[in-house]
Amino acid sequence: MPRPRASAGQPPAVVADRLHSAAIHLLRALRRRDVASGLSAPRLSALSVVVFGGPLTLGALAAAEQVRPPTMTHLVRALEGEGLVARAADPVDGRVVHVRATAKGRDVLARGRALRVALLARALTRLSRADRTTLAGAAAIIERILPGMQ
Amino acid sequence: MPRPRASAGQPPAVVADRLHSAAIHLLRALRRRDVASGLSAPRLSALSVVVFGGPLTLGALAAAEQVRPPTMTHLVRALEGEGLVARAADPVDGRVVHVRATAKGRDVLARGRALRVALLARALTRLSRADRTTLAGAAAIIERILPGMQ
DNA sequence: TGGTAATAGTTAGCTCTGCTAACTATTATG
DNA sequence: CATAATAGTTAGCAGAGCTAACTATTACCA
Repeated sequence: MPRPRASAGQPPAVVADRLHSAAIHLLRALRRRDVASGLSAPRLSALSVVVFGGPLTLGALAAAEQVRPPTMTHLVRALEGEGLVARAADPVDGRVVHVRATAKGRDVLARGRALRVALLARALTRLSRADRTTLAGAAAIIERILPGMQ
Repeated sequence: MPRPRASAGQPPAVVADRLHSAAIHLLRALRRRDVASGLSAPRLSALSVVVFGGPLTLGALAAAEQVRPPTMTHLVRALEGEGLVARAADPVDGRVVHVRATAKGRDVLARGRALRVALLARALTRLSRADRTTLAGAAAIIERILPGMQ
């Protein structure tokens, strides 16, 4: 990728390219900590949604995590197998499955997520407050524009 | 995750957590475009390093991409199979394998990468220049701190 | 009311990515 | 020259994600 002049406005394509690379590399670096927390990135992410998003259907969870239902079935089964979430049948609609977090799930999320981001958090500690603000702002912008990207 | 007051300095753990989520969701959103470009994220990323980082050994490529040698062997084989990179034996050291991009590789990178980030780039187009600057800055910060994170 | 259509999940089967362990081949070293 | 170190590869595994096809349930409507 050609480097634009620092003073120039960043062309969207260049910014997109760099964000993309940064996201790939960031996740690869963090993935190593999965072993420590015992949860992979997708599982941790799904568990997080369940814990903070309250009980929700499998389909809603799949939509929130932007994966297909079969993928979420698989993830939920794994989480259920570890006792981190529980299924519950809908009292009215027999097709629907509700997923809720268990106490253990909330516990593991807190620990695992902390472990997982600890490495990154430690690195961030060494940054200036301005840099941290930039990163936080970027994360917010990304989450804001993602829904409209489909 | 608790939301800190907007005016407060962002605690590293919170920023780390948000960055993590944003990276996961961003990549999931972009992955859909892989089909369009014909290259997956890891292949595109590796090809990018080869194209812009000149010929380099398989080991160096693995290190640059932060994966283990067997993983890179596999990626290179796939890229080689599509005629995007080529292997070359080292004239002096018989153990070493040099990987270089082919003309087709450079071509496909330009097109594929463009396609892949086009969706994101289009979304970025709708942002303010300030937001784009924030994102570009964040990407730079991330790439800067990653090597020290091991 | 009863048959068809739509919806929610699951199962089956595939690809890709990534790992570790174990191996080969080559080079360096004591 | 024998041994150790290095560079890659092979083998075999698990996880994540997909599509297609299936089951079970609910909704609709003629």
